[in-house]
Amino acid sequence: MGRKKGFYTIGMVAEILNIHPHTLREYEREGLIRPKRTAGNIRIYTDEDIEDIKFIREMTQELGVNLAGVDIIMRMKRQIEQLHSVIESLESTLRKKIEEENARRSSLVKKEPSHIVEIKIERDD
DNA sequence: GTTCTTACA
DNA sequence: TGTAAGAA
Repeated sequence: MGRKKGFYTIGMVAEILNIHPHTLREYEREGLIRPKRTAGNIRIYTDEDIEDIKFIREMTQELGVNLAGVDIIMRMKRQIEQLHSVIESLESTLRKKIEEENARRSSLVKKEPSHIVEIKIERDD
């Protein structure tokens, strides 16, 4: 089997995590993981996939969550990560805007106060 | 020999 | 989840 670093067949993953290949296929069937496939339709798992599988095991074994629940939790987890990056983006742009505004204000030239004067207008009607 | 799909306890 | 059959 042509082995490369960071990529594993279902048998390798099963041995590493001490679980049955069938269980891994079941996780995929439930939509929790999406391992790549070779041209020969063989599943290829990445380190990221393995981390996800570890998370799935924690949720199911230690917390008693079923696969459907884990699916929802993982979706939420990823969504939170997305929102977090959006917040960071907004924070940086806002910070930049504030700095720009402060720079603009401090560069303004101070001006003498103007006076209000009374004027008379003559009209011939 | 390994993996895939499907099926069943 | 574990096991197994049959095909690839």
